Amino acid sequence: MKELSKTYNPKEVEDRWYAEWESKKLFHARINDKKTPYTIVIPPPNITGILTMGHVLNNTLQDVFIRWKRMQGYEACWIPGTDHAGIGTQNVVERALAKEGTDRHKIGRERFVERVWQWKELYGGTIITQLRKLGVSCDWDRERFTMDEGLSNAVKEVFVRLFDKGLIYRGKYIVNWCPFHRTAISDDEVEHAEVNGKLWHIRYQIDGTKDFAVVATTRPETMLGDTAIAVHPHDDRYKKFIGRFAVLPIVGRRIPIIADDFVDSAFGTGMVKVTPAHDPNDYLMGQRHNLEQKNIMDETGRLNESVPKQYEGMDRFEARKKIVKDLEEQGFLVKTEEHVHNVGRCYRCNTIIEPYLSDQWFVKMKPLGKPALKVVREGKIRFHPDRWTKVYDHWMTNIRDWCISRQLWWGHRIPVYYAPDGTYTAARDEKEAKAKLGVSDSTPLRQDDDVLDTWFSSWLWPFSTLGWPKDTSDLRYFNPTDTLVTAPDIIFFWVARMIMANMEFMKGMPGRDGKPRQKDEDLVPFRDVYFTSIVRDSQGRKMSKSLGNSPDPLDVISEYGADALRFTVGYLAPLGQDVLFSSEKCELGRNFANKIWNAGRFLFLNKNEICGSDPLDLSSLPDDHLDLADRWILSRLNNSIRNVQASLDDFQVNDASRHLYDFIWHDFCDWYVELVKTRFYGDESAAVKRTVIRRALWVFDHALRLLHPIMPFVSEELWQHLTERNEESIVRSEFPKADARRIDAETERSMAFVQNVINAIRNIRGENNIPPSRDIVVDVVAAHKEQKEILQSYDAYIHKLCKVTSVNQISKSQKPKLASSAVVDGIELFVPLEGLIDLDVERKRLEKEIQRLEQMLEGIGKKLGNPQFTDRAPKEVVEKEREKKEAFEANLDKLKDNLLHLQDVR
RNA sequence: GGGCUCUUAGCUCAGUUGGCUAGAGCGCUACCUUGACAUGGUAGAGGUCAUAGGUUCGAGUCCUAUAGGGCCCACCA
Repeated sequence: MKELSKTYNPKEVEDRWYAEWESKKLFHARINDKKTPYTIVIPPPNITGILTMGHVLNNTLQDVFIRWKRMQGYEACWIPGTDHAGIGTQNVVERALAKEGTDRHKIGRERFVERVWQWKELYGGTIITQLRKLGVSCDWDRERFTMDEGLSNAVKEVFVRLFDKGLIYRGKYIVNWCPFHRTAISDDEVEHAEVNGKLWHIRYQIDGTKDFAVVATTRPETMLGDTAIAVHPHDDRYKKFIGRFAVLPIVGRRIPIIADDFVDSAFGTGMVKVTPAHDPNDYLMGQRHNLEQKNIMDETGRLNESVPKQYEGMDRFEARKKIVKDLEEQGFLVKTEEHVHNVGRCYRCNTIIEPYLSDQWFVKMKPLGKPALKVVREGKIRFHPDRWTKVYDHWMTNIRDWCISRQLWWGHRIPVYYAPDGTYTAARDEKEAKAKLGVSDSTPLRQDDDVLDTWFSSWLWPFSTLGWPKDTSDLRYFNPTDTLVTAPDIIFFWVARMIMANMEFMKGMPGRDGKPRQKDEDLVPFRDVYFTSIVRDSQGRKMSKSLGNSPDPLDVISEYGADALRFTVGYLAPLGQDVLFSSEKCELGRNFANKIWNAGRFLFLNKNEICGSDPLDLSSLPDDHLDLADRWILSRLNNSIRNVQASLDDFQVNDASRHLYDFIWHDFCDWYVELVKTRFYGDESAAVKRTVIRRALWVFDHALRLLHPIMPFVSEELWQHLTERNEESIVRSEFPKADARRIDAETERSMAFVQNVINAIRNIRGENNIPPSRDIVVDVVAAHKEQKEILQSYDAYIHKLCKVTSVNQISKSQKPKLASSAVVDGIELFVPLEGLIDLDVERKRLEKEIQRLEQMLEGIGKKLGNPQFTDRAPKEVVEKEREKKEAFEANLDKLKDNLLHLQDVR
């Protein structure tokens, strides 16, 4: 039999068990009609990604849920996979090309896409390997990628169906344009932040008069594209200008002055320059007034050939500077104000977004949003914490169309085909397109150049990963999935859209019963959504690469162990609150793992001592020779099982962790293990010792299984050592069920009494600085018979836990003279300390306790003296106060008595 | 501008439907290498629960306002 090391060494354990679990396919889910499925789909990490603390939190939580449900007998299926991350991945490969001195335009689309695939094969799996280090129990046989064949088919299918339904349209609109990526991005991909900018006031001469119009703008360079000036129709100051023309400074172009309700007379000068091609509001105004849309930029954000020569080719911000300078020199700049305003940036590269007029594809969201809003409002999908439903509701009710086209090469190419005459349609392939367009087989078609937004494949994830559009048995069985665990920042990008997609595309697909799905509860993609905390650093800053404040989880695992990291993160992450993390905090988890390890080691050593290496039967609870400690730990165990279960049912992983910690450390290790020693090292018979160790192991076995979802490695390792079940794994063992009959308040009260006595004696030792090497005796004046009996039966506990040589029950008249004393639950304890006692210290101890009790009694007295309280408060509460009063008074009298007694001595 | 959220020991946080003698971990002080563990044990110090009102017999817990953090949404040039 192998020796167990003195401290837990995760490195010796983790990789070994993970390989074992994986090779035995313990995480693989199979359709099983006798079992209820429990399914989670992973939020697919980007293939460019590396493991972050956010992933750690997210995946730990998912693993806790899936392991817990698996142990509860569900067919637990966790579908892993990765996301192709259009912009991100294209960037990475473009950077690699740049190093080689080439770029994507030189090598061409086909070769570029090939390169990205090569890159993906080489590096794309990093995060998946890293996740395994965390111990996650994904069903790796089901791993998917958003661009693999099945999922690409699903994307095409969805596009064509939406197109045919009229829910996808193409048009020239102002979109958010990222000049760095040279693509449109969706509204949700723009991040707004306040910046200290300037507000430039520019004057435009009114044509044919000496009057001036003064407009205020934060983006003076766009004036080159102005095609009007607008005022509010009821603004008396400017009514006279409506219908006239202004002359654009520098350019000299004439533009009309129009009236529009949009203009806020109170802002700036009350006159607005209108640039329909470069501002969303101006665009709408332009539509209303039939204004020219004058595009002054190219796709990189440089001014194009439509502007005066001196600005052509300049970057937009360079141009801004020059224009301001020129305006100033030519006397057109009236004033410059400091101005705080919002600027939108690309969420991937932080480049300032340019509103840009271009041809894009959109999805009409209103019809899809309606049923998706309904199921959340009706509670068919529950959000945890619940407050996110409000956020969701608000976004859903104000939902805007989704710009899905991206001017990239890496991604799902838009399945739209154009005939030579310009007509177009969406189709699954070219052949279908020709049929739909009604052209001959030989007619050459051109496929749209753009690709789809990455989220256009992610929103299909809960069903595309299970084989949709095919009617597969997996799809019937595992969809709807159960719990989605995700960060709240993608509630709109992903969560909301998955709900829409599942509702739309699963309609009519056969369900578990083989019948077409119609009911909302069968059409939802999942039933519960757990929104995780955001992981921040110890100063509360969001973890980010640029700040360098994000510890590498692999380093943390290497230093503290995966279980330690998992436990710490689970313990620190309350549902819906941010979590401040730093790697030192993992000491909490590491120390806990070590504590468990050593508790196991203790049991292991004693088991070998008592019964050799023979296997012990732990299939049932050894129910004989139960003493108080046994009954107590069984009560505590079942209480803990109940609490852990309830916490997990409620998605409160931090509470579950706390219950485990308290039970294992404080109840089991601090008390039970110590109490059990009195029997292991006492003069019990071999048979009794055997029973006692079996029972201790039985309890520990339950604790390990309770712990397994959050700390899979250490629980498995110990479970294997202690339970001699080498053929099985804790992964598929049964999650403990609480046995209510073992929860016993009476036992817990008795034990609390013993604990109070022990604590009081320890306190005497501590306060009087009596070293453990010094033997003491305790004289007890017990208040009633029951207490006497408990003290008699369990005085071995007191001997062991306070290093007391004898506990003597005495009568009141036999109180020792020079003794330190305490009063606990009405009994008096005396520790004779002739020669050791410092009377001042002792007096202060007693006085402090007397004072404390007197304060309590004052409060209670006030309460009980108030007829409002005794009349109105519930009977139990009043009764409880009375009992407290009596107990405090009894203790107080004795304390005062003992204090006097002490003073007599001198 | 609208919405959400937080403020409890030096630090990080628990505190369930109002009944509390306000807890834990870290840190701190003292003692202890006692036959699982110093990644440990025992004892101790440390809090007018952000502030001001209100509801109530009773408020850390509910309501209102204020202050200060954080987040999200929104087209004010």
